[in-house]
Parts: sequence; C-alpha cells; structure tokens
Amino acid sequence: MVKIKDVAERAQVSPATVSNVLNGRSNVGEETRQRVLEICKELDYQPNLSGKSLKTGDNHTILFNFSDFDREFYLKIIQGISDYAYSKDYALLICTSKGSEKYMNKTFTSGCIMLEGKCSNSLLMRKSAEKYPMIILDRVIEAPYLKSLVIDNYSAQRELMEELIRAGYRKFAYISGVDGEDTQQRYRAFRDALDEHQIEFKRENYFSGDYREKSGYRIAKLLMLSENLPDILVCANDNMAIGAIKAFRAEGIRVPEDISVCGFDDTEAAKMLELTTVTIPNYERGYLAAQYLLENIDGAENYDTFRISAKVKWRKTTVRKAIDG
Amino acid sequence: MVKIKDVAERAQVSPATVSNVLNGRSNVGEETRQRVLEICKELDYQPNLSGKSLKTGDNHTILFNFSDFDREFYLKIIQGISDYAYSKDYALLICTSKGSEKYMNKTFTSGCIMLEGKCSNSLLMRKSAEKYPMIILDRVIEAPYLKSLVIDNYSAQRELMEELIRAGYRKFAYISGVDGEDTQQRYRAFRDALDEHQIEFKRENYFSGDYREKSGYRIAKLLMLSENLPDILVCANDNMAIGAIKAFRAEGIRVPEDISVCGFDDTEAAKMLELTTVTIPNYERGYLAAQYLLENIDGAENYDTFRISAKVKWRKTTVRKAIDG
DNA sequence: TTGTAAGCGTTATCAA
DNA sequence: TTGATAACGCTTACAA
Repeated sequence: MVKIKDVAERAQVSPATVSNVLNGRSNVGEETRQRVLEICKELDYQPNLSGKSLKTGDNHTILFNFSDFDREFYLKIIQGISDYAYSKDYALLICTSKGSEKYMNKTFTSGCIMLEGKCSNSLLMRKSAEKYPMIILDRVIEAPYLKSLVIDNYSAQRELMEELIRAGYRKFAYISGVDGEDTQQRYRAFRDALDEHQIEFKRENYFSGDYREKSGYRIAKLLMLSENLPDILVCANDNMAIGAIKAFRAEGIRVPEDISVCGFDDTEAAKMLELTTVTIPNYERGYLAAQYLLENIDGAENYDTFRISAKVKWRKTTVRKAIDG
Repeated sequence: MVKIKDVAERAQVSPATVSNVLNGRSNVGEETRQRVLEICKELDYQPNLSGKSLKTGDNHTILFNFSDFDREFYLKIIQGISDYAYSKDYALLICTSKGSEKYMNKTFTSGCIMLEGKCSNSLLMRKSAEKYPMIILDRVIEAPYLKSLVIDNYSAQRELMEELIRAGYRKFAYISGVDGEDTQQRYRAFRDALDEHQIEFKRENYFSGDYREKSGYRIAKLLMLSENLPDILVCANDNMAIGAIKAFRAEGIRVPEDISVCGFDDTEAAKMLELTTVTIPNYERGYLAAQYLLENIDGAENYDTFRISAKVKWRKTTVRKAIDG
C-alpha cells in the first residue's frame, strides 16, 4: 500500500504538504500542488481512512439499520440514502438488528438511520444520551439527537376517502391491521371522513386483520356471507386488499363491478393488480433521512418530527360512479 | 468516548493487558481477566475501530457493490451477504457504482462482492493485480483474487424444457433477451432440448426482446397475427412473459387454455400471476458469495468459477396435457 | 510557502 | 502474568 510518505518523498515535499494539498488547503504553492496531485495519480495513492479518522475523529460513515428483507420498498429507501450519502462523500454501512448496537457507535459511524421496529426505545434513549445522532423512521420519539421521520398516514388516508366519497361510494367496509400508530391513524382518517360527510358506518363492517394477505382473504370470505355487500372494502394495507380481491374473484364476485377495493402502500403486487392505493415516496424519504442525519451530524440540532406526505394512486379496483339524484 | 486507557486505569492494569483480555489471549490471569471484563461493561467500553484497524491493517468490513435498485431480489442477496458477514463479525458496506472504486481498497474494505454490470473488467483486473479479493456475480472472469459466481442458466432452462416436453408441449415459440452470456445459455438449452427430442422449431417462432415487459407485450401481439398459435411461448425472463400474458388476455386469448407461457427469474409479479418460471436462490447466493469472499480474505485462494443451480417452479400458466396417441 | 513533530487509540514486541 | 514502548498513517500546530 502506498502511503502519504511515499508520495511526499517522490514529490520531494513533506507529508504535511501532501496532506494540505489533498485536503484543499490554501497554504501551498500552485506548482507544488500540481506536482503532488500528479504523483498521487501516478502512484494511485489512496489515503488510509483509519489513519485519517483516528486523527480527525470523523469516520464519514453512516449506518442504516433494518431487518425486514421481505419488504421490497426497502431497496428504494436504501437507494435514497445511498444517493445522498455518497453525494456528500459519506459511506453507507448497512446492518440488521444483530449488528445494530455494535455499530451505533461514534468511533464507527457518525450517526444512523433506524428502520427497525425491534430496536427498543431504551436503546435509542441511551444512544441519544451519548449524543449519537439518529433518524428514526416510522416511529415518533421526542428526544435530543434523535429526529423522527414518519408518513402522514392520516392525511393520505383521508384524501383517499374524500376521493372515494366524491366518486359516489356510500357503503363502506374496513379491514384494519395490527395495532400501532400507523394503523390507528388510518382508521381515524376513515372514520372522520365518514362522520363529516354524515355517512353511516355499521360496526359489522369493521374487520380486524394482521396486514397479511391471508387475513384479507379470510375476511373477504366472511364479508361475502352477509346479505348485501358494501360498495367498497377499504383495507389498511395492500397485502390484505390483494387477499380480499383474490377471495372475491374466486367466488365470481367482480372487482370493481360488484365491489370495489383499495389498499395502502403501493407494492409491486398492487401495481400488478391495478389496485387503487396510497403510494409512499420511499426513495425520497430515504434521501431526506440521510440529509437530515448529515445535517444533524454537522450540528444542525434539528430534532422535530417530520411528516412525509403520501399520495393517492387511483387505479382500476375503484370506479367513479354515476351518482343518482 | 471511553478508551482502553480509561479501562486500564480503573482496573489498575496496563492498556496492553486490557487489549489482551479483549482479544481473548491466554497470557492473562483469570482474576485480572474478570476484573477487566467487568470494568468494560461498567464503562460501556467500545474499542475504537480506527485505532484497531490502523494497527492491525485489518478492517473487518466487506463491500457490496450494486446499482440496479429496481430489481427486488437484490434485497434477498443483501440479506444473504449480511447474515453471513455478521455471523463472522464483519461489517457490510454497501455502495453504488459511483462509490465503488474509492471503497475497493484494502485500507477500507477487505474485499468486495460485485453485482454491477457497469463496473469495467479493466477495473476488476487492476484490483486483482492489487491482490484485492473479489467475488463477481453473474459474470465469468478468470483471474487471481477474483472468483465468479454465476447462475447455471443452461441446466435450469434445460430442466424446464424437459418438463414441458414431458407435459406434452410440441409447438414452441421463444422470446430471447438482450445479448449476453445468460441469454445465450438460455436459448441454447431451449434449442438443445428440442433437437434432442426431435421437435421441429420454426424460425418464425423465434423473437428477440429486450427483457422488458413491453417487448413481451409487443411480441405477443405479433405472434397473434399468425394463423395457428404455438402451444407455448417460452420467454427468457419473467418481465417479457408477463407482458405477453397481458397481451394475450387483452385479446381474449386464455392462458394457459389457449396458449401457455413461462418465464425465468421468479419475480414478485411472477408469483402474483402464478407464472411457471425458474427460481433463483438469491438469499443463498448472497450467503455463498460472502462465505467465499471471507474464505479468500483468509487466504483460501479459491478462484474457480462457481455455478449455482436454479430450480423450475411449475405454476398455473402451463399445464400437464393429455398426450394423444 | 514549507517542514518538524506530536498525537489520535490500538496492538505487538520484548523485557521484567 | 504483566507492563513499557514503539509503531500503524494521518493531520495540525507551530516553527522556519
């Protein structure tokens, strides 16, 4: 490995001068600068980053922590993080729940983006006490050195509801997911919209699923037992919506002609099935997370929760109905 | 940040002893060992990895290089790599084409797994000359410090063909993809199977696509112009197969009743559509790649190309036909 | 404008 | 079984 001393000798200057050139400092003559730069290229000199970071205490690396490899959209988040990080010359370290605590350490990474439900709040609080900068996705925590980035579930679900009501839907059914902030917000938006438009919602049309396709399938089967179907089945995520659609179609019930269905997430499968849903800007939230993290690493001290808006994606499992009289 | 000296002082030993304890060396008394370990926990001591790696020249980090964030299966590969790497206490650094050269550097990473078509062979050869260990996915290169891991396209496609022929198919059409090793192997397997079973293949039933859904759609439209449809359309990947299915169904041609379709890759969309295809063990190849890489970092010197087998996934876009007479 | 030298936190060598 | 010391490659005062 060629080191700074080698470059210095070849260029007949001191290591300090080479360092100054490479770090763009102005205290070095133009001629020397050029010569040093040339030698660096010639020898293909790559600074040893351990030496550098040992000296400066700055590792120029951030951590992304996640573990659910079944969610395809994580790749989009990674892309967003990666793009921003590399644009600022930061490296990106990726780890799963196991590695998390070890690498959430200033000697190793300057900060982290956490998308890992399994990571306990208490660990986060401890790291916050160590002044380790973090961006937490999909979870609201108020603490110094820690900024939350969450999807604005309420507004998105509400917007979808308004569109549905405008399109003429009046008889709603709802499948909720496992309890959590997201789930509650989506359901609240659903109910608020109905209440405000004075649309009746029968308790028997509320179902509780687990965000998995199977639960949607199962619930749709239940729903079909009732005498008159609702106009539309609103699902708290795409997987359940897709399960429901499969169940309907298996029984010869057409979507959207006989019953409409909508979801939340905009997965690949949702695109495939032309499902009306809410789309979350994953690339963008990764990018934003990285940006806020680096800003806080640089001392911005911005710890306010940030809400990202999601957009309604109207597709073919819902229709604009002719409204009678 | 608490450092080794702090621990040493508190435990009333020298830094060297603490280091020996932490690195599991045997030259330290049991009593001291216990005391040191306790203090470490008490102070939550985390070794500074820059200092460590500067001294040892060993960074315990590997690099994964890729860029096509649209391929969902990359996440599975990452998971495989991640699981193996962390089991061996290695960190995983992820970067896209831009960052690649910078981090493919022994001072920063001990080796890399390359899944990035854009990375030039010449860069790889240069790194190979620097004795930087690499695992190259989906590309065969023979060079020291460099091991290729490729899917055995030929065998998998061949196996699929044998099953199709056994199921009674006789009139085949084929959509190929953009030229490359993979593409050639898949087509050769297709032809060899037909030849060996003395099944005629008309040149007019060969089509050339670009691996995108649209090209499959377009080609299926063309195919429908001919007087008698083939039994089955074999596609070099899933995207084109899905495009073709959409085209057929748009024209009221039923799959698989009127024509069968199969693909290659086993994407999420393929699962969704119940497409018969070839499934690639992505988690496993990520895991294997990491394993081979770490072994070579440890000096195994295993640079032979490794072929991973893929499996046929028989689903609902093909059928076992009754074979007449 | 350039060079000298100290020091970042760790480990390895060697002596005690 | 333990400790003193040098060294890893780099940056940064400060001196020249």
